[in-house]
Amino acid sequence: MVKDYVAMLKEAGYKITPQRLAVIEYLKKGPGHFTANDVYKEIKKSIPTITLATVYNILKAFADVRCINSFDVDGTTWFENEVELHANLMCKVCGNIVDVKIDKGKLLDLLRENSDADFENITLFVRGVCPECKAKEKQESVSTKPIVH
Amino acid sequence: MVKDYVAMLKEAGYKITPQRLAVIEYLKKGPGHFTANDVYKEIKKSIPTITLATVYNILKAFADVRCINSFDVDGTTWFENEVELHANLMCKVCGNIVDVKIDKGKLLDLLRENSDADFENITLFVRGVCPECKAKEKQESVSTKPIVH
DNA sequence: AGTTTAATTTTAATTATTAAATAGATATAG
DNA sequence: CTATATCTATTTAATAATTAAAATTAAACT
Repeated sequence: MVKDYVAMLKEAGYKITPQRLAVIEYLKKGPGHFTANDVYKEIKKSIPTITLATVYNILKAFADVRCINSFDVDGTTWFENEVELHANLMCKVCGNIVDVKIDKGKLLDLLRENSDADFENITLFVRGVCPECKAKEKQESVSTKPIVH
Repeated sequence: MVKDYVAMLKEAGYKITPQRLAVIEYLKKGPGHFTANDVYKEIKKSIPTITLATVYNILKAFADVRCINSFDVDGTTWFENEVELHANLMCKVCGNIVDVKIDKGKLLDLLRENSDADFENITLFVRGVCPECKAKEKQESVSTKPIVH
């Protein structure tokens, strides 16, 4: 499933400007999670006159169209290509954010067990240790500890 | 279960200052969800010399001790008395944040279905319509619509 | 009690973000 | 076609949230 950013934006009445195209190119590279500043630093290479505020505006527009998703951690807004419900795990070892799939229906059932509110947009954020770092830690403890027979 | 804020802070080596006591008094009133600024505005009444930065410091200390919990929405940090896992629902009608209980074990199971990461701290944030506003909306539509026999 | 040390609070600065102003593009009337 | 008006996008400039450094206060030891 390849997203057609241009079509989605046009559909919603947004114009395709060089700045927006540059952001689209950035998105097409498939970065998992990124901040406005990440995008800004990269795009400045091709459009040196662009400002951070423009990047914010563009990312907000993209999020409104649901091309991308956003969530807040420790005072900064993160954006992501994945717009379907999932958990974002921030690894306290490597600092990266990785996606964790979750069954949307089952999660909604869990919420509905205790409340009859309308649940429209769910953000699930987790701090912990990603599978890669967990594996490495295990590896370390094995090679460091003396083997007792 | 009444939390003993003083004991928890002392336990962790924090001193009980007038400023911290004032925050504890604020917490004891049982506000569900609040920002640093909410606390600041209230505490200034009893301690006019206090600054917002002090409130931030104190709330951070409290969160470290797990007296309170914090989460970020739209660029501002929210704090809450409830530290056990639950969902926070921000109602798009009334703007309030309400707690929604959720089964921790089942939620962890859902996550573990798809990843063997370590899940240490889960933040579940939902946008939608709270039960109260949902009920009112229903009421409105009933009284507005002409009744057809 | 005086001095050192540590912790807390506040002043001042930084970072992230948004509002207002400017520039640009597109549509409409002459 | 050209000029004007309108609407959108971008940038400049300001604001809000937060944190780092400095100053103050309190505690511990001699």
